Amino acid sequence: MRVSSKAHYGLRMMTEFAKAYGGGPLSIAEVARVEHLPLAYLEQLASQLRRGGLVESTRGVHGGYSLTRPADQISVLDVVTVIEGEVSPVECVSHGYVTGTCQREGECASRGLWVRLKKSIDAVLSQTTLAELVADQSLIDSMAPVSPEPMR
Amino acid sequence: MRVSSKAHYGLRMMTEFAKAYGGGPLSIAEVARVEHLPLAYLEQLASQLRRGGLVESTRGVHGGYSLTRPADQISVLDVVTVIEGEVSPVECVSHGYVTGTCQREGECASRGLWVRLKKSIDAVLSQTTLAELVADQSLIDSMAPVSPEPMR
DNA sequence: AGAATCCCGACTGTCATGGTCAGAATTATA
DNA sequence: TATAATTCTGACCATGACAGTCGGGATTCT
Repeated sequence: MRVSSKAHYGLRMMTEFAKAYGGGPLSIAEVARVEHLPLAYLEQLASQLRRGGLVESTRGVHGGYSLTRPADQISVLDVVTVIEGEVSPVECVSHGYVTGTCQREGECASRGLWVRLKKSIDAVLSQTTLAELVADQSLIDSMAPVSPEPMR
Repeated sequence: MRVSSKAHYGLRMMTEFAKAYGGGPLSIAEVARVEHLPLAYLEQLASQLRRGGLVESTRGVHGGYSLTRPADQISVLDVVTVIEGEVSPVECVSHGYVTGTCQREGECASRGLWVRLKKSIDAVLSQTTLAELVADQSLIDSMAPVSPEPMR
């Protein structure tokens, strides 16, 4: 029961895009710099996010990525779903599940549990938007003006 | 965000032990038979469950496993935790997390989200006990008397 | 003694994760 | 127009988890 660090990276990248929203596109080189994430890997993730319709790209010199809609209209669930696929604790409660695939379908008592679990996860992840994450972060920043860290 | 089929198997096995609770121990051979799961694999899982303190074993001819406490005192979370380890969406919200491991700790705005997610998952999984799963199942069974299936 | 059972460690194949790399295509700007 | 900055793509790779199998040992009932 864990979210991949892939999705985690994707989310961090998305919050950077969210911060830059309104201005020009933000390059992944910049994201890699401020988030200390491997650039080549971010490239892959950014492509996925674009194909998932969450960001759009601009190529060339002052290119980069920008959100396709305001940060308060993109939930964490959107991001996680694009990167990890549908969040679903077991196959039989996912959207594309074909009835009858599981032979125990009729006699299975735990399916109700998994449905509840999925709903619960979906609820938490869809309630939080990128805008809120960014707001929280600027709150943190303003409260704790830190001295420049040596970092590593 | 998915629960391994390992944990799923473990849960199925535990519901069988729950059904047999009060009588003698139940062998994994029997579990394998009624749940159609690979015996050799169940052996491993059963060992884990025993080491996790959820079941105790009896060796020899009429041996097997039985729950160490009544089924209404064992939650699904107990089972999943023993088999998969602590359920935690990201490392930084797990119990054994050492403060400072993550360099972004101070500036991280999403940690609150992960904490909420973990709590939410824990809540769902700890609210359901083996006793309830068994009750649901017998409900299903009584409602839908099925003809013996050829199965496979 | 023999059968049923748990116990344990070693082994294996497949797949997702978490990357790296090389190079092609596109675009701004000096 | 050349060049630098960027995205785009596909191939590659190492590691570890997952899902199992196997062989044999230890224990206990009958």
